[in-house]
Amino acid sequence: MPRGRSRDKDAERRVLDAAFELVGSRPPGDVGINDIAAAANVAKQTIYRWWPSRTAVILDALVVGTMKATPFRESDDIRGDFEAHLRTVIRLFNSPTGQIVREMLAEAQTDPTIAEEFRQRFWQPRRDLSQARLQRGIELGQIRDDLDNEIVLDAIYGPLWTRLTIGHLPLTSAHASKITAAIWPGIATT
Amino acid sequence: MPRGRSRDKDAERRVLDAAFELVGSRPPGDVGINDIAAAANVAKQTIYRWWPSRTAVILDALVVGTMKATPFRESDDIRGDFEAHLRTVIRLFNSPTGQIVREMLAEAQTDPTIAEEFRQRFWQPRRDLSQARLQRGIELGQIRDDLDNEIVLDAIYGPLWTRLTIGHLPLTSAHASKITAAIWPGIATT
DNA sequence: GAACATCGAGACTACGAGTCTCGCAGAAGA
DNA sequence: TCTTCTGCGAGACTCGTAGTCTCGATGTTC
Repeated sequence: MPRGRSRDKDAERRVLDAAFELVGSRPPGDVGINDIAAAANVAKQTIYRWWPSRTAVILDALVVGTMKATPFRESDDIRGDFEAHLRTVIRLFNSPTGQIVREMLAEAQTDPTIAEEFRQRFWQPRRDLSQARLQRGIELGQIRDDLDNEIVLDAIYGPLWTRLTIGHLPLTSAHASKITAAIWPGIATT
Repeated sequence: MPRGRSRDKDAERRVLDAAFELVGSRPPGDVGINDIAAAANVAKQTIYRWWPSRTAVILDALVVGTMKATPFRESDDIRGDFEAHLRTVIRLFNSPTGQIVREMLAEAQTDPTIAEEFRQRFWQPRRDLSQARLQRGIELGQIRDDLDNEIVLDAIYGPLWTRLTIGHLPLTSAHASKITAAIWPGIATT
């Protein structure tokens, strides 16, 4: 048993909730650590006792807040599974969460540590799911086995990430089927 | 004719050169406006007389410094043209310029004004070239005309932008052919 | 040569991330 | 119960950087 007063788990939750809610709803780059502390009814020092930086708090809020947000349907129709998954990702990107992802991505460009943590905790788990589904498609004989899987995944999800970060064109749920329509003939077995 | 002393064009050039060189070579997010001013032998005020913000300077340096960096080959082999273009973009992303693009992208996530200017001055001109080449491919009967062109371009270049911003995997010139190999069967006429 | 805009130099302001200090609140051990 | 230890809220504080202001000097037009 540790000695003194124990960590206030409720305060931790309030911090993550506040971070998620504020960053997701306010204009980009407009949420300071003071805002989070105030909204969570917590002292700034309490935040810095448990998180190394402002960015770490937001990343934590992102990961915890979207744990089960993009589940993968698992049927024998791999193309349908991917199309459904694309739709959930598109919904995620258009929700407040998309705003938080953008903010994290911005930080990641100038902070290698955050970049690595973002990849490990947010990107990779989802990537692994997609990878597994793709592999299943190969086993089922629905997808070519002579392609670079990583490139295939980049091609499928790249349009989503690009539109999120560049913002050159809107991202609607109609894109899910458009993307598979453009990609699938190239990666499906003939 | 304007009245007083005229603008020092050489100082302007020195500022853009210094910005390009510093941001491209130093660790991300490590270049302040003071560094640029010092390296260019220019007073800070001189910079702010002509540019509205630090970010605007860097964007200017990026646009001016890469004006002709990604030319498009124009042959009757559209797939070959795209593959060649992908290689030039990959080389650009792996050069110091890639570092500058990342820095601008980071700023764009939290500053809509910069985002818009980045799109208009850096993204769109290149996009237009790609779009035109794609259109030419359709006219030549080499590319399907029933797809959403914007999605096709996102699928082709998305992998590059995604690897640049996420950094989950390295980006080598070998990817150019891998990408076209994965995409082309889906978008080429049969 | 008068009027005017730019220049370099450097002091100054504004603001936000992260630190430090303090007095109080709970939890464990004697 | 009393001591000790650690977490807590509150708020002052440091520090770095973007952007502003001032000034004396320089070059350009009328």
